[in-house]
Amino acid sequence: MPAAKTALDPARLTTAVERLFSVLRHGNPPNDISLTAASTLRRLEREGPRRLTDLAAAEGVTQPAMTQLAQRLERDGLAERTTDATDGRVVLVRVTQAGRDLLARRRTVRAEHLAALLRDLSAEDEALIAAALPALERLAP
Amino acid sequence: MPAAKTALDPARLTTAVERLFSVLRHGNPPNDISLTAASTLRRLEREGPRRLTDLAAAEGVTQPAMTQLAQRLERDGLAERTTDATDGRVVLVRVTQAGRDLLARRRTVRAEHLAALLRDLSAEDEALIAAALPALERLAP
DNA sequence: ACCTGATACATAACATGCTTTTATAAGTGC
DNA sequence: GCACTTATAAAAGCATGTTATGTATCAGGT
Repeated sequence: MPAAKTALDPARLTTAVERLFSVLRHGNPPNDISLTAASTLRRLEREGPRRLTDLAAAEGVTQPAMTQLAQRLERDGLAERTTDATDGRVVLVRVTQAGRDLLARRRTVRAEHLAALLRDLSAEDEALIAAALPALERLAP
Repeated sequence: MPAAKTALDPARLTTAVERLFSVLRHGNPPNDISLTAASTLRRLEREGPRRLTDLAAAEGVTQPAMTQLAQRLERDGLAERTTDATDGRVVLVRVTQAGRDLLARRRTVRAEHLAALLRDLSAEDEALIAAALPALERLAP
């Protein structure tokens, strides 16, 4: 009997995620982009060009909000909007190299911040977290 | 071979936490309080009454912003401002019972939302996350 | 070819929350 | 009294979201 399966307490995990998020967020570069902006850029990097409405639905914001976000991203050079050859109505949003660079910089800064936190953590704890990481990624795909 | 110890990729963990947080956040009730407001309330609940400048520094916002936030929290009955007996300049902010109740409601909602996500996760993944939970809590104390 | 309705996006008007900046007032400690 | 600290206040601006409405394009039937 390989141990009573440890039940995962959702409330506890929720609190832990909230706390972690707060801590990690403060390790962000100054003048950082918004949550939605970052999430959208990451999605564009991961999945390639997407339509506005797709993005809005995926990010859980309204279509006008995504239109405005795309305009800001374009203004800041982080994304481009192009038209779809097969449908004149749609706007395809694509991350630019500057956008990729920004994401890379963010990752570097946060990695350093987290690395500092990890120095106070035991190797066992770090290994446990590393082992759970793929599962966490599957939890919020 | 018990596996080369998997190094924990800080960028991946940060991204996973951000995504999880986003998912949990979208399960929030409408008219939810701001990120900073929630984080501040949680801090007050966890650490007891704090002064304004402390809170501003801890939350990474400016002092005028924290003054405004405290006023909103007070207006909404979620926190109180009291004076410090030993220093007449100081304002101590304290969470009220209504504030605690709000936090509790938020946690309930999020926990339910998370529980729904967990139903789509394999038992193995859930066990991995459960095993890592104490480590995560130590990471963001 | 032409209407019709659906679809994709933009725009307008508004609310919140945060930032800076600047000024003010009040308490503390020497 | 003076310098410093703590907090408040108010103005101007930006970011981010909402709802409601407009506009352009497409797809299909006649």
